[in-house]
Amino acid sequence: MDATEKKKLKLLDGMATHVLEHGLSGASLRPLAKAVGTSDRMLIYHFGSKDRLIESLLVHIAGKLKLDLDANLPPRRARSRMECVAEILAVLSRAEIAPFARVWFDILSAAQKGDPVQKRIGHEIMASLHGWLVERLAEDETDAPATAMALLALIEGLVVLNAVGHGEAAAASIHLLLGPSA
Amino acid sequence: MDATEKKKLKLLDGMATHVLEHGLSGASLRPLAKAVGTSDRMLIYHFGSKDRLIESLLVHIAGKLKLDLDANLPPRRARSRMECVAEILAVLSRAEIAPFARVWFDILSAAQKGDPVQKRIGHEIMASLHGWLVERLAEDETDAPATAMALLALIEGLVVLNAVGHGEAAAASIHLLLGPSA
DNA sequence: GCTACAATGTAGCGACCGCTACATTCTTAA
DNA sequence: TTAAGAATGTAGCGGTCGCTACATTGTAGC
Repeated sequence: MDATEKKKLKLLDGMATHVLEHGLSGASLRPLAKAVGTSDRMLIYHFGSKDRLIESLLVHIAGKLKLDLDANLPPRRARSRMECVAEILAVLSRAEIAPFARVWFDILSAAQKGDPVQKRIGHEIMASLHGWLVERLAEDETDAPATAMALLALIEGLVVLNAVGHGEAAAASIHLLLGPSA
Repeated sequence: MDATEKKKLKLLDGMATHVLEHGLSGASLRPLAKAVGTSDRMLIYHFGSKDRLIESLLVHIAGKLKLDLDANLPPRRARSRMECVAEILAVLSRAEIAPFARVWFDILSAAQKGDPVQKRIGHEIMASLHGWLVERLAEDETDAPATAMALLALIEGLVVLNAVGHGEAAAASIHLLLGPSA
């Protein structure tokens, strides 16, 4: 990796921190630049345009999320669906994840609006989560990929409901779909 | 309802159409005003500020969604969880609903960012959907409210996954959590 | 008809937006 | 040492933003 790439990575790290704190929508070049000690002029110089900067930034943030989850999710197989979901939920419920959720909804909004770049990034984030679920499901699941996809839907729904204040009630009810936790 | 309220309702109807077409984030006064044949000046005059206008608009849009769902969801009880979810999904999958999904993610983004107004509106929309589910679940459900909440999470997760291109795979897998459709 | 007030048009303020032209400084290879 | 190109600062363009001051028109009660 040459110096240019290293510099870009450093900028992306700083901007990611800023976006995770202040949200993606409404993030404009001048505050972003100030957060990393440079100017809007230089951000355009390095990334070409704001659109390309945002794309790089989202990929970078998705990578950070993946690293975080990898570091905090035990790689062992669960004994049950409920246990599997509970472990993922425990990781996703930490305070450090909330800023990611904020950005996640921005990605979903753009994707639903038709933005192909953000839809692709969102697709990959979900594919990544799906992969984790597949690897952590109990071995006696007959159709692990499909089961993981269904559990993923449940988890994403919990994230949504949590955003509007139904999180606790929803989390307390999922055992009705998943059976006992043991 | 006096003439003032009627005029406001007409404005809200027109603006709702515009927002459902073009999205909530980025909706600014001048295009909004143009869409209903008036001026930004008059929108501020009628609603006081943009924030209050958006609040009225979201409540109005939520009401329209509720009307649409009420009109299209049969009020009979389902024979199974799968059938219940399938019926709701059929309604939510219609093309007319896609614009609402766009606005829905904008609401979630604002709610996650801490906006109390949009969080409240989102909470109420989900509470409304939850109520429908409770009334449509089979009578032999032992804990209908909790079951409905879990199903609601599943449905919202499907909406999310659909936005990023995993919709079909997810919809095809939920029978693994819900059992057969009969 | 007059008056009071609601409704609306016109114009613009100050701030911010993404982006660029131009000049300058810094670095590096010949 | 010098020439070339990369990196950066300064200033500003044309546009949009929410909002407001001010003047004008419409309207309804006395």
